[in-house]
Amino acid sequence: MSQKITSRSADYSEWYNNIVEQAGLAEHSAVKGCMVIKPHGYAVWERMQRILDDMFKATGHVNAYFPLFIPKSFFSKEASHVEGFAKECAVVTHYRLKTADDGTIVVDETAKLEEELIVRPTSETIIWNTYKKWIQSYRDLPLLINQWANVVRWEMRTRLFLRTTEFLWQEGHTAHATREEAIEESKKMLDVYVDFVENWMAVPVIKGVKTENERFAGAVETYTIEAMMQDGKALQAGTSHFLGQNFAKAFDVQFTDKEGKLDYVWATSWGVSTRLMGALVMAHSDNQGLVLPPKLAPQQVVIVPIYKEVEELQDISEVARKIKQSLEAKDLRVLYDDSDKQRPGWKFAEHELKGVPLRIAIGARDLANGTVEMARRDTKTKHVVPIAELETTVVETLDLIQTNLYQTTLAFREAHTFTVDTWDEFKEKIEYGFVVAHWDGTTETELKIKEETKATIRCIPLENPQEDGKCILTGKPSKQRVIFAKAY
RNA sequence: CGGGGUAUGGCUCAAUUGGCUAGAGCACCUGGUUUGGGACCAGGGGAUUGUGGGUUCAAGUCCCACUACCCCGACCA
Repeated sequence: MSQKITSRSADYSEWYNNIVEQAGLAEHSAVKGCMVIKPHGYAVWERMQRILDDMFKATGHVNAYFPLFIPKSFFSKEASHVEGFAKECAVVTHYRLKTADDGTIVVDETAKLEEELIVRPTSETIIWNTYKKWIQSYRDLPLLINQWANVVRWEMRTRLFLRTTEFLWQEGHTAHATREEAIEESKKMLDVYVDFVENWMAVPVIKGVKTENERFAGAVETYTIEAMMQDGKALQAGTSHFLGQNFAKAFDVQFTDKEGKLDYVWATSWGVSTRLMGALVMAHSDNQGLVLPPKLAPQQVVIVPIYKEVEELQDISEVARKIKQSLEAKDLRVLYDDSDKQRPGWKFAEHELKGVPLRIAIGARDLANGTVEMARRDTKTKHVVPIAELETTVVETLDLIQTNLYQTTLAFREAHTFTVDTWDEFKEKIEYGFVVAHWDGTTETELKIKEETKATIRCIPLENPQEDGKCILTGKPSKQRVIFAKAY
């Protein structure tokens, strides 16, 4: 992994695509830029959804659903918002087809919409248009709502999970009586994302704020979590925005406070998407395929019987089913793969490709000894384990795998993060990972660095140590270091 | 929208200077032997070589146009 990002990026893409495809996560669809999420991929996404949803509920949020279509006039009410998204919007202009004289199906030009509908690239506008009706008084606040939805962004170039024309996500949209409370909310939800990505996905992230240039269109402040992929590139894993009163003003959402004074409400929005699936693949996979963290794996343990004759399978199955039961009693997700359509070696390889954290093989040899063979996906080590100790061993090993994945990913990031003080060193190290350097705080410098190196400021870390220094490019005074990287 | 590449059974690829009936592996079906790392043997089915045109006695192969996909850029909370 010491090769430069630039030289290995094509290979890395190929490697990534292979894993996504061979693990049965997703594939390109007939619709350009869109993907089909296959059953195994969707099973992982469903688990992510469930866990995140529980976290949102635990922090006081409720789910709701808003329309897929947004009238163009709503969309254009917030100036910087429309500017940020205008270039990537799918637009519905007609509502009917007809059969032409030559038998082909064509758009019925007489069925033109009076006002075009935008397929949502994000839902701030339609939601704030609705919130206007819901909020009158401080008693209606805070309003803490999340929606699970699909959105469409017509990007020029797409990659499975990381950037597709249509993608699945959740978007939280909250309204608050005070600025402080809204800022607190956006930081709180960022911490929820940190918790999820680090403790469930086993991917370490850096918390920070975006520079003005990288900020969400319409936000006052964008908080982000940034993760490092195995090619040294950064991936924005989640964002949480403090929207100030921008949308409240654009949609005229005012409330009466305790003193009877009228004021605009304060807003946040936050989201994570199926892009997290891409992060998961790129953070942990190896040349044998996907590696899933035990806490997210739809199947944490797979049991494979090894047998010659049917009678032998019956004996093995009896033991295997008992093991499955006892593990399931510990709330583990276990698959007993007793299909007779494939041989054991084939099953081993298949479950490895799919990322199942633990494999248990049981054959005649084990029946005689009262043991099983347990194989770890992350380290690819095998151990013979007495059945009597299996339950505890499995629980402990799954924990170990979860921790090991996080530690390995963290160690990789640390080994590919460089603190630099000269421009020459910057240009050299940026090809290998994250660079921590001083910056003069101007968008101009940021853009110049991007132009010369393709690297952007991923974030200004929260609780960043303050120190005097000189901007890596201009030499102007700087008070803190920021994180630069090439990004997905 | 630029630069590069690819297009041949379901998948991955082969086919000599243009030459005979377009081959192989994987997958699929049948039978048998197997089963502790993607089994083996025998047999079988499956292709208007991306589309359209041209050159030629003869085109998967050469020429032109078009289309689709992949990679690299441009673009991208």
